[in-house]
Amino acid sequence: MTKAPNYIKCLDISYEGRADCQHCTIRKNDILAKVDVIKHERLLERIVQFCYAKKSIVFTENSPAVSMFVVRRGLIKLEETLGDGSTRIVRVVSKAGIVGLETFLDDGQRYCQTAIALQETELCRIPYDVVKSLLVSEPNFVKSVLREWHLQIEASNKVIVEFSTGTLKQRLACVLLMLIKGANRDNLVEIEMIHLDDLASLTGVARESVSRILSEFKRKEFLIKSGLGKMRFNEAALREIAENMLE
Amino acid sequence: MTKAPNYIKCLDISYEGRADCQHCTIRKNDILAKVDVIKHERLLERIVQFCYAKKSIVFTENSPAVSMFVVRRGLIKLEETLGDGSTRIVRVVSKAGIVGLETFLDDGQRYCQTAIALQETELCRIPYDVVKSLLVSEPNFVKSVLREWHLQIEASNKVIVEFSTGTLKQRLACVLLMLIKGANRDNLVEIEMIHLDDLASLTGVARESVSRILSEFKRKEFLIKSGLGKMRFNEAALREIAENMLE
DNA sequence: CGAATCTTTGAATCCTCTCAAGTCTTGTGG
DNA sequence: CCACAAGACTTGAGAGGATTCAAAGATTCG
Repeated sequence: MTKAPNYIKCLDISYEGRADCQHCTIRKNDILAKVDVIKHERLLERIVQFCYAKKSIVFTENSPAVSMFVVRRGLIKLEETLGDGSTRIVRVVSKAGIVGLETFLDDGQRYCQTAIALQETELCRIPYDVVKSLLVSEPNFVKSVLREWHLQIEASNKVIVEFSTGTLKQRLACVLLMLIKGANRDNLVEIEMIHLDDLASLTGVARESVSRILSEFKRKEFLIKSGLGKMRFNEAALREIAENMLE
Repeated sequence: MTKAPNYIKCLDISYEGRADCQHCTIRKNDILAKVDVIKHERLLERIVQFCYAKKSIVFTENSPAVSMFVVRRGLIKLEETLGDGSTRIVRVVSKAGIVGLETFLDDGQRYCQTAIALQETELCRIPYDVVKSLLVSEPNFVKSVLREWHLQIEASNKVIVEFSTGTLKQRLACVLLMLIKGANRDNLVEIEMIHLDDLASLTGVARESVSRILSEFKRKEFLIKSGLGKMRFNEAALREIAENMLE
């Protein structure tokens, strides 16, 4: 397998202050959608917003699950460490999704994966006891929570069905399409690219193999570099590769 | 990909009568563990037990999620249909686990995968409205439900990390070890083997490739046939292959 | 027993891996 | 602002693994 990455200096997180749930633009789609934010204002004051630089660690496998995080912007990978020290991404969480759902389980629960930002990512941190309070006081919250668990399973299934099945070319096309979906629709074409090693860990192959396919995509102008780690995508072409296995 | 299987004549299910939750041997480990079965006797009367023959369909992708099922014995695969008509197993549920968790979501929810018995399997069917009643009347039940969702995610992660990463030899060793864990401990050595195509769909490779590796395992006596679709396993040898990648 | 299904095996091909070297980028300190 | 170092990406060549197609052997079930 590939060499294990070092988790040392990537803690470049900027504090962005208290979350403003009342005016939150994504709240209608997230786990707090059915919570009356005015009624619980005091409780929700404890939710804090952060901006994580690409590659920052949100939490580490086996550390105590003290908070869950709502993704406001960007992309978080959840990865597990394998016996040989390499890692495998088990799912990716995008806008309005949650990382750290283990927080809902018993006291003393630990995170089962390491969560790391794939792109620059904004998160709202919700502490354990806020989650617990809402769970007992808001019956509708339970429904949202169950739905969120369901979405997480779907995200894992996506890794199995789309990113781990078929030829590498197809799988990479699927991953790139996911990046498009996760991006802001207003500048659809320009997408913040993720690292080669992440593409490799997501599809379960060697980084060199990813590089080769990506080079081919660039040569065919399915991907066009547009400066500073960003790229323009030919969505139609990628979709064709993903689905048909043509070419 | 491989040819799509036909789902036609495999509905060999035998009715086994009302479930006896009060004397259930696995209940302490399942989702009903914290439910007072005497208090809810009338409600639980509606739980019925079935025995599904190998390859029987429990439910089909996209059909309405009207019941969930507790696995009492055996193994159930949950698979999704791909664009080309082939299927990919996204997780396997064993004793005390649940299939059909979608039943906990909104009314009108549909199953997201097709559930099929990998071995002869005993299930208890719990109808939608029993689940709903328990969810509101038993606060502890919510905890069990959340824990069950978590177990399902872990099962999906297992497919990614163990069955879709590394060489095929390693991956198959992991699958076989899972079969050992799922079996009754009292006759540890004799295990009901699952179909070649299921091994292929679980590891995401061609059936012929599975056959070749399995032949090698047999030649080396890691697997020894013991009649009627059953086999003896050399657990230590398989564990070594799974972990070290030696040999 | 015979038909259908499931499994095995061979041979050629294609894909992916590994090792290794080289190039390009990025960030840091002088 | 440049130079250098570290990190990230690319590319080649050979080896090894997995796929495909095809045919034959085994099993299972009626």
